Parts: sequence; structure tokens; C-alpha cells
Amino acid sequence: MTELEGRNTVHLNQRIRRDIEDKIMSGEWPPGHRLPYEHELMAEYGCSRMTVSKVLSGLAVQGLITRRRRAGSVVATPKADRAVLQIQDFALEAKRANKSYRHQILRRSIEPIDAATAARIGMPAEAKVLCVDTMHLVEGEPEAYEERIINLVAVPDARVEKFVEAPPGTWLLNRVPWTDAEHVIRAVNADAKLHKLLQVATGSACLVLERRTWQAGVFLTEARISYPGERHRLIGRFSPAGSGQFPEVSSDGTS
Amino acid sequence: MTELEGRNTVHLNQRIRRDIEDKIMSGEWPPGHRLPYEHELMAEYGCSRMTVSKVLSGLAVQGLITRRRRAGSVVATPKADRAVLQIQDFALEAKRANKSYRHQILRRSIEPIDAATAARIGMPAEAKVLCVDTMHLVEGEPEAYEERIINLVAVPDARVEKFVEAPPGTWLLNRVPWTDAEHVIRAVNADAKLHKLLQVATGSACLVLERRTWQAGVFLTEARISYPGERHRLIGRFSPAGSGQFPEVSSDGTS
DNA sequence: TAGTGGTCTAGACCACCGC
DNA sequence: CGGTGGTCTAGACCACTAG
Repeated sequence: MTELEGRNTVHLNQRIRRDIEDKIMSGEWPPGHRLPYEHELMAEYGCSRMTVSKVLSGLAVQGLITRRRRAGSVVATPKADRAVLQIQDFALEAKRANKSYRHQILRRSIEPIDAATAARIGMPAEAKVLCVDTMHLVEGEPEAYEERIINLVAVPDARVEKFVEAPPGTWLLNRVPWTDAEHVIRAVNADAKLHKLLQVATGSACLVLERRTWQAGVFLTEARISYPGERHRLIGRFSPAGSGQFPEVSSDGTS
Repeated sequence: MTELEGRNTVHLNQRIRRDIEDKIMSGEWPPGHRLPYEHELMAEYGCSRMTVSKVLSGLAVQGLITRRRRAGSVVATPKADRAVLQIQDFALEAKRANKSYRHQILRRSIEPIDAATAARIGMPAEAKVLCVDTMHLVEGEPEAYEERIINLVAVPDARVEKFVEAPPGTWLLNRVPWTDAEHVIRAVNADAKLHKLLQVATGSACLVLERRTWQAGVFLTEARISYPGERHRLIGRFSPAGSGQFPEVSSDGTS
């Protein structure tokens, strides 16, 4: 077609992708609708097959379409909604809100894990791990209470780390990459311990986030983070997988 | 190099990608480390530039590396952890667990929204929306209570839909694609209403998930879903963005 | 079996940006 | 300025699968 107009910095693949996304998003191509074949798109846009192929592959990765060999590409039918929450680094989060942050290490000891924990994280029951309890304070107020277990076999450096400059979560994040993670979010009524630490009434609802991470099958760390109930909320804003990524996410503490 | 061995069905790009991922994950290439240039990888694997380019682009989309012209590609430093929760369709979820599911529409009316809601969803205060309250029952027990608002301008079909066969969430999911979403997760103490509906003690902790979705800037729907406190947890298992996608995710109800 | 997508090549030109 | 990544081409062979 030798398109020569409108090529300021907008690339052909972007135009193709946008056209297809628009047709899907507008409902013009509903779930199940078969997209044009690659050779048809080649003809339509007057480009090589590689270009349309990359576009369609990207849409497939994004989950907008599904592709099969002989059958062509069809608009995917959404399966379920995803909630994507970005668990911010506490210090970063506070800094963005222009608030002061500090943390206190309440406990730091190396202990054997009990049977329940062993089963949960997939380690032998006798294994010794590093246990670190941390209070996160924003503007001097309790923001969250964190109970963490670190596998010293996977993270030997942690054995001598005192977590003075950075709390365990931040320290680990900047040091050890992970390959698998599991999150559990629950609501619990504050017991005496949470009452004392978070300065909330006994029985008031608290948000508990448990995160376990592994690296290639090897357990790395488990964190149980308790937030004061209604004062804190996990917030996530996002677009479908892969497209807009994660434009703005926060975990704030407005009532 | 003209590699000729080991090409059963494992593609060259997969091998390159795996090699790089392994080096990053093992810590051999820590955050900030500069990867080989494309032409170096070409020489190392004896392939064309397109092949290594696609691999590196994929890793960049995945967030494992960052790429800049002239400067090359470097291993990205992780910013924060993400929690990815898949909000299952209630019926699907129950079916997988081999449990019975049904829903009840407790309320269905078209009403103008109040000022607070209008501000929250970005619609004029006078706009009329469809309000649907739904109880989700698994094995006859209250699983969740859902309060939903649907923008009739964006989803005109909803005006005559009675949600008998499928609850509003499922109905919408299979009909309307969204481009942006916002989630808020809170813990609240059950008030009299939740006590009655979810059959939990007044004051017991409940998990509240609010989801608002838009399509290209146009508000679609808002759902506030309340789960009985400790009986239900949101669970997500996942790998870093783009790689393993979402291997197994559930929202189960064990105590 | 024929036609689709999946992968790969050996080039090319260009935009950007660090030196 | 030179070298990097970003994009694109016009081919090619192969694997898979629907009809």
C-alpha cells in the first residue's frame, strides 16, 4: 500500500494494534469473533508478515486473543477478573506522601520452625530460619506489624544482617529475585497482641497479608503483615495484563 | 557457532531466554548488571539479530530488564512486590470445589446516585444507574454479599436483564470488556446488615473488596463484595509479570 | 492434506543518546 | 559522532490441526 502519510513517530505495529484493540474493546469484535488471518492483515496494511505476527503475538500474550494453528486468531472470552495490588515499600510509600517513616526491629532470632510452618512453606520441620518482627511507623504512628521468616540456606547473608538501615522486606527485595509467590489476604479481629502493637481496640477488624516467595522451588521468605483495620486499605489500579501495566498503585491509610 | 544439537522442539529463543533468566535469577547477573549487546548475543548463539531482539524485548516487557539505546540492556532493580489475586467467578469456583452454588437477587432498581458515589466513579450526581444486590450461596451457606452499580449508558442491555441465569458479575464479564480497573480491599467489623446477611456475629471481621471498572474512560460498574471474616481468604499464586502468568489461583473458604 | 501460525534469517533504515 | 536498540522487509521452513 506504501502508506506515506502520518508517520511522525507512530509506528505501523502500534497503529495495527490500536485498531484491533479498539474493535475488541468497542464490542465490534465480541468474544469468539475470528480475527482476519495474518495474510489478510498484511494485505490490509501493506506490510510484511513479521509485523502483523508480532502484533498478534503481543495481543495473545496480553490475553486479548487466542491463536491456534489452522484455526486462526479469535477474541478471547474473559475468564475472571484479576485484582493486582502493588505492595509498596513502606519507606517509599511514606516518602511519596511526604510523611516520615521509621521501623523498629522488635525481635530477631534464629529458631527451628514448627510443624505447621514447615508444611506451609515446604521445608523440613527441624530447619532453622531467621525470625524478624518489625514495626513500621509512619509519622510516628503504627502503620503495620510484620512477622517474617527468612530461609538462611537461600539467603545466607541474612544471618549477619541487622536490618538497621532497611527493614527486612526492602533489604530482601533489593537483593534476592524470586520466581514464585503466594499471597493470602484475610480479615481478622485484633487480639491482645495486635491491640497493643497497632494501638487499635481489641476486636477491631485488621487486614492481614501473608506473602510467601520461592526461588526456583527453594523457599525464600514468608511475611505476615498486619494492618490496622479500617485505617488502611490495599489499593490497586490497573489495566488488563500487559497493556497499560500498572499506572498508579498505592496502599494508603485514609479513613 | 552453527549450533545444530538439541533442537527437538525447544526453540532457540526459548534457550536464550532461559539462559538469561537463569543468570538473573541465580544472582550471577545482579540488578544493574549490563547484559551483552544484541550483536554479542547474535555471535554467541549464532543467530540473527531479530531472534535475540525478540527475547530481550520480551524480558523488558516482563520487567526483568530495562533497555536503552546506546546504553544497552541492564538487569532491572525490583521496585515493589505485586500481589495478584484472581477474583474467580463464584459459580466456577464452587464447581471446581465440587460444591453447589446459587445466587439470590435481593434488590434490583434503577436509581440516581448520591454525591459520594458520583465523585467516586466520576459520573454526574444526577445520573441514574442500575443497583443490584446479590447473595452468593455455596452449599446453601452465605459466601458473599455483593452490592453492584451498573452504568446503563455504557451497558444498556442491563436495563432489561434480570440476572436469573447468571449473577451480575458473571453476566458483565462475558459481555463487556474493560480497560481500567481499581480495587480496594479493606477489613471491616460486621454491622447489623452484614450480621444478618452473612450470618456472622456483629463485630466480627469481614473482608470487603471493591472493584470499579471503566472502558476507555467511561464508567462501567462498581461492585462491593463482602466476605465473612475469617472463613474466607483471597489467595493468589503467581510468578513475576508475564512469565508463568497465573498458574493457580483461588479464593477459598477454609477456616 | 492444505492452510494456519511459530520461528528464523540476513539484510535494511532510523531515532536516540552516551561519549 | 558512533553505536545502540526499534522497527521493518521479503523471503524461508516447519509444526500443528481443522476439515
